[in-house]
Amino acid sequence: MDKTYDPKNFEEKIYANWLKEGYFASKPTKGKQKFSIVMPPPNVTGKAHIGHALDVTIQDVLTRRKRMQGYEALYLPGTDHAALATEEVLVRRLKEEGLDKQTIGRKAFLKRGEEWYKKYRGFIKSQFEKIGISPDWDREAFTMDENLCRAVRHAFVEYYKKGYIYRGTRSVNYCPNCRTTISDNENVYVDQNTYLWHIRYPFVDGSGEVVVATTRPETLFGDTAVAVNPKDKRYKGLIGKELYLPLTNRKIKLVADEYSEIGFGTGAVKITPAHDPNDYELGLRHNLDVITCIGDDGKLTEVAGKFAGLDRIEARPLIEKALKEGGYLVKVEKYKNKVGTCERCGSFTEPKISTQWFVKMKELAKPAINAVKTGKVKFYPKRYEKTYLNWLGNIKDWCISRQIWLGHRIPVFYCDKCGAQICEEEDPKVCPKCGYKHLRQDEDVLDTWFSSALWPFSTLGYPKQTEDLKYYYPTDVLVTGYDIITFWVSKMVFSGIEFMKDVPFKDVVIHGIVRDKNGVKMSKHLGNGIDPIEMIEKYGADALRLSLISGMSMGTDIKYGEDRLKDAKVFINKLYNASKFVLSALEGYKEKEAKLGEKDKWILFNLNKTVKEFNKRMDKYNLSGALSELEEFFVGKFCDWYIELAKLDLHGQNAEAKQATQNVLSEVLTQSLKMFHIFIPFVTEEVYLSLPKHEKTIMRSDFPVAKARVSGSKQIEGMINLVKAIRTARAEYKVPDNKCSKIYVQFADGKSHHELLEGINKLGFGTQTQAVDTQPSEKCVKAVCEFATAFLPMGELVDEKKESERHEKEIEKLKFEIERSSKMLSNPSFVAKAPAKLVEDEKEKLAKNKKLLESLLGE
RNA sequence: GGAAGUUUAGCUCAGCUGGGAGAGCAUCUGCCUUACAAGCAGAGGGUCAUAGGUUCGAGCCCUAUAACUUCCACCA
Repeated sequence: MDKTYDPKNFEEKIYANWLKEGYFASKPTKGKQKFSIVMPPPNVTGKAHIGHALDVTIQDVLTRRKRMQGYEALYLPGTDHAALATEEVLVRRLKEEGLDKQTIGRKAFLKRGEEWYKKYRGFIKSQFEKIGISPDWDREAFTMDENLCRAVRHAFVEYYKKGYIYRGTRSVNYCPNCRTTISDNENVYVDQNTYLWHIRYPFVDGSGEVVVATTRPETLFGDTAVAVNPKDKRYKGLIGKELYLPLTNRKIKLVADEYSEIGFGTGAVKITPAHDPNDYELGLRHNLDVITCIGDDGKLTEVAGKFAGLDRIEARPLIEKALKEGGYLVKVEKYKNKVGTCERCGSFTEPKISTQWFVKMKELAKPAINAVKTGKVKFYPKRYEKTYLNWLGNIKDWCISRQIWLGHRIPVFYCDKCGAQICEEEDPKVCPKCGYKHLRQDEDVLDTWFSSALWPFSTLGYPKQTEDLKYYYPTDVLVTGYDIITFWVSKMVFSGIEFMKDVPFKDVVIHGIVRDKNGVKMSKHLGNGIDPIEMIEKYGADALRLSLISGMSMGTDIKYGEDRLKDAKVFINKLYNASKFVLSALEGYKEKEAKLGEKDKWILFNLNKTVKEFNKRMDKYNLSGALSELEEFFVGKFCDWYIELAKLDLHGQNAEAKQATQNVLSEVLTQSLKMFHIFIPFVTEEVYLSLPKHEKTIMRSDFPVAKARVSGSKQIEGMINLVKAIRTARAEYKVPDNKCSKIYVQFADGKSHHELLEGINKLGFGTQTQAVDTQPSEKCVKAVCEFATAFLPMGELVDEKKESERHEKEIEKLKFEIERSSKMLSNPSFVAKAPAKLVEDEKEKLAKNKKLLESLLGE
């Protein structure tokens, strides 16, 4: 091992070795219990961000532990084709070349897609490798791989044949700038200060008018009705009458529908089915025409008359002017609302009615809801079950078609001769009905989530019933962020149940989002992101992983800054140095049984307690809790006390004590390293392989298991308390640590505890420590604890006034404690209702304190 | 509009089934003690958001309020 901790010296080397030795590989093994976990596939051409780092680190931590616990552990990696994002990049590049999709055609475009994927595939993998995760890379899957395409096709056809898939119309969000439909969650609503235009629609028979309020006067040309609430008295008897549409001579009807709110504006709303989802629905109810007045290019269509060809946004003021001149504009008032914008380009999106493919959800959702309600699938933390259940409970049909080229093309073929629709596992060559040879495939591709939904089984060979599928499915745990519970988790559950007849995973572990240190979401736009790869360069992969896990609370967002990495590295440095000490202590070490001393029993007891608590917390997916428990043990017990005490025996004359100490140092470090390994795999392997006694890798060694009974040491506990009291007393007297004194110890049990004196002397800054029966005659500073009293003869330094003050303070404190206990115990309700153990403890405490007080008062 | 979460030390957060308020960082003091100055030893620092309630006992349970955050839906 090197003198100082520098992750650059070994992280890469160790990872390469793990790969070479095939330690990450997993295959179905008879008689061995399996553990399987799939990696949520990141975008194949993407760059790993800190959120990925958190996600895969958690997965890796869980996998490494299970693997060491003897499970046949599979961590299955893979990537997603992220059609929308990739297509966007490709289109942009085409544009740079002065080309566009249409010109080069679908085939050529897809070829470019393939090349793109090929070129960048492996990019994200290399970044994940730096993080040190241990997936079986040989199984790396990609949603566009042949076998996964097969799975998608199979699933689609099955849905189709069972009647789950249908075509229907729906209002989708369309970005006129990107020229594509975008999904609901890419449509971000932003607040906007705008106006509410009140426009007069005159009755055809000249009997008056209806005033409507709108935020979008430019959609007027698409109006096919005006709606009022049937209960609205103002419009009683007017329903069904015809109105002139301003600026045109088109006639539209006044209809009654619950949709219009009596209280809003004038209570009358113009209905534009082609450009508003609610209006569209209303239009269906009232059988209204759909007139498109804004084209895909965002420009007004010919129905807008002289405004045709103008961009919808530019047209607005001109239309306002025309309305005003025509006497149609009643008033304009300020108004705040939200408008949809395109997440990518920021331009205003337009609702667009179009034909899409859907999956019927009602029936599929039912078993998925049940799976969670009955506990077949459990969420950690549990509250996220609500997100899941609420969403599935109010589910709408799933729109699975996307109007782009990249991705899984919808496997439906049309016969233009006889109108047949064909959907089979293999592409049809001729129409099965009429034999027509020129079949036309649907232009759309599937929503990326359609293939992701199959991920836990498509990656294992589905639709073939492979050995892998039988062995590893269902997977054990899914780790992902709360932001995709509805998009992804729920879809995997109903897909798994539908196609595999079983849930895809048993536990769902939800983590939060990594934000910057001010709690702001990291984004390219703000430039507040932290690049995990850069951080690895700077602090090492172990520090990155540790910084993400420590202080993380499952399901809650993490505020993350570089400070965390510094802290993490400092801790690892401590671990490294302690290890270095142990290694030096083990030079020439031969394993041999030896009788344990008090300190040895004490640390082994605490180690065992830690193992127990660690595993308990890990089983509940409380990773940071397990980690902090371990850190506290390692630093607070092992480094601060055991190692310091060990030095005495290592340099002492007692060969047996030395042997025992070496045994214990080796044991405690090894067990600690194994627990730390799952979080910080590199440094632990580096140290582990340097130990005198080790296997060929820590990652395939046995994970610590808590023993049922290990005896502790009351003496060491007492000694620690005494040493702390001595140190505090010295500090109160402002004695610098380099000034030592004699120490006299009077033990409360009257014994002399020879074996503890050396330790007290070393840790209590003593020159010489001896046990006494009575208080020495010299002037002394006193350090008191339950276990013993220490007298520090510090001559001139001893201030009698101060001593008596300290004495008083001590007495006061005890009196207070005694009073508190007595009060509690004299309360009959407490004694009657509190648990017996608690009452007993309180009695014991009272007795102890009384005794201590007596001895103090006696002086 | 519906739902969820958060509120504990200067900062970041733990706090189990209700039973004496904790850690790390930061601050202050002392110490280069042979694993570690990226360290060691010690100290200061809290009306557990507010107001009620339940209980022998509340940071934890109940009710209301406030502030912040997020998700879902979305009003012309």
